[in-house]
Amino acid sequence: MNSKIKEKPKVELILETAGEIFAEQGYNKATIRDICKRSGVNLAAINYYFGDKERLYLAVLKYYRELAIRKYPLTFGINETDTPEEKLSNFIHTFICRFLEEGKTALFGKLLAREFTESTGALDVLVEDFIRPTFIKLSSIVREIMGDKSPDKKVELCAMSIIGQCLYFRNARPVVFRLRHKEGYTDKDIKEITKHIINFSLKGLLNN
Amino acid sequence: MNSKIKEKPKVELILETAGEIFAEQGYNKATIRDICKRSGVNLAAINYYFGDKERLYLAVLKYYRELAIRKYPLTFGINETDTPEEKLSNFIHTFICRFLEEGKTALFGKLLAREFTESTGALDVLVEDFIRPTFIKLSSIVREIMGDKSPDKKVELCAMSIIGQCLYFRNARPVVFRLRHKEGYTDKDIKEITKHIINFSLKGLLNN
DNA sequence: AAAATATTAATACAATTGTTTCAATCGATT
DNA sequence: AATCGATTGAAACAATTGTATTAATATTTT
Repeated sequence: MNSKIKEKPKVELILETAGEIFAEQGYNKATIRDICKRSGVNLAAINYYFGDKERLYLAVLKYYRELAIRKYPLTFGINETDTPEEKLSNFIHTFICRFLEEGKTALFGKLLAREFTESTGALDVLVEDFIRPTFIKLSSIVREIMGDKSPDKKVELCAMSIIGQCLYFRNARPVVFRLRHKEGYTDKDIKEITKHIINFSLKGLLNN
Repeated sequence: MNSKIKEKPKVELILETAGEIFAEQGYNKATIRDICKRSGVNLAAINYYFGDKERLYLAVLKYYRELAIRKYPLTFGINETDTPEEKLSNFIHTFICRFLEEGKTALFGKLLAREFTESTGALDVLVEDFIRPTFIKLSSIVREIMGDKSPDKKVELCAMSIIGQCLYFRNARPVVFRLRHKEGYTDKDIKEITKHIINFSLKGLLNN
């Protein structure tokens, strides 16, 4: 009761728990009562610290976005000296880790993935702050590989093909797991998926 | 008031409207009151005809599944005399139409797509009745293209790459529209997307 | 036409949930 | 230690929503 060990600040505790629950359940299904119960705080704490559910949610996005960027910077582990193909590999690898891995760092990926299908009011900001920069980054890599003469539209479609593959394994998890009769992704699964998408996409980008 | 014209049976009316609303809002957000209001029936009609919300939802899935299959049979417009590449083209084309088009026939695609991310109890049946057969069909085409010696796992991953691309354009609509600064898909968009995915995937399937 | 059945309408009920209130308690400052 | 602001706790409120009830009305059958 008097230990000098600094406990985790309550705000942070709430943010972490709320993130888990929002990621599991989605914004609508997640209830404030659940969040409070799991973090062991009183119902009024939400109002006190965040005002309302929506602002809590926005704070959660901000919090986990910070975490995610810290672990996987927006550079996507890419060096300008890499070949275009290496850049694409690194991009895909980082993207998949960010979205598919279990654990706290992928939580932002989960939240983001939810916004893809059940968008809240937060989507506009997320697109401009996070998704568009990522997409532009990928597009520039794709353009390097395809050559300067490729029309913008083609580059855009190819970038979406790549993103689409990556997101499938996250968004369609319940289906994938049933199709495979196997719950969850192991590290080996993730490695295989990554390698496959890199391969498939590099071939897909070939000009003919 | 006494015309001999047979009005649309109330059950069907409810099913259609409910389908629209479930597709727009998802199972949880859709309210029985909304469905009743839009179809102009009394609140009690749901209980009377379907029992409860869940059974209404199941009936909706069944109803639109029937419609979808009638328009796009599970053969995916594929003739056994087609070349493997033609088969894949037809598959992708049909798949995209089924999921991306606007209008009543694509509504089952919308409902299905929702199950991918916010699964209800209906997913198990949907996977076995609809998704797995589709997936097996696609896998067999992929195998034809890749050759008999390709390991199952590789075929599976390639099939998922193809599905992933197609579903991206449906599931990530809110994001795609923002990235493009353009709401909705025109017929031309859909044609371009289809052509692109076919192209990209055929190259992706090449052995090297 | 009368009786039986099916359908509709209005309302009520109970559970859930976001939000608010206000007194009690804690912690720092004086 | 007293004071004052920050925080917490318990309860209440209001809105929403799925469901059930029951009487009124329409439809079919006899």
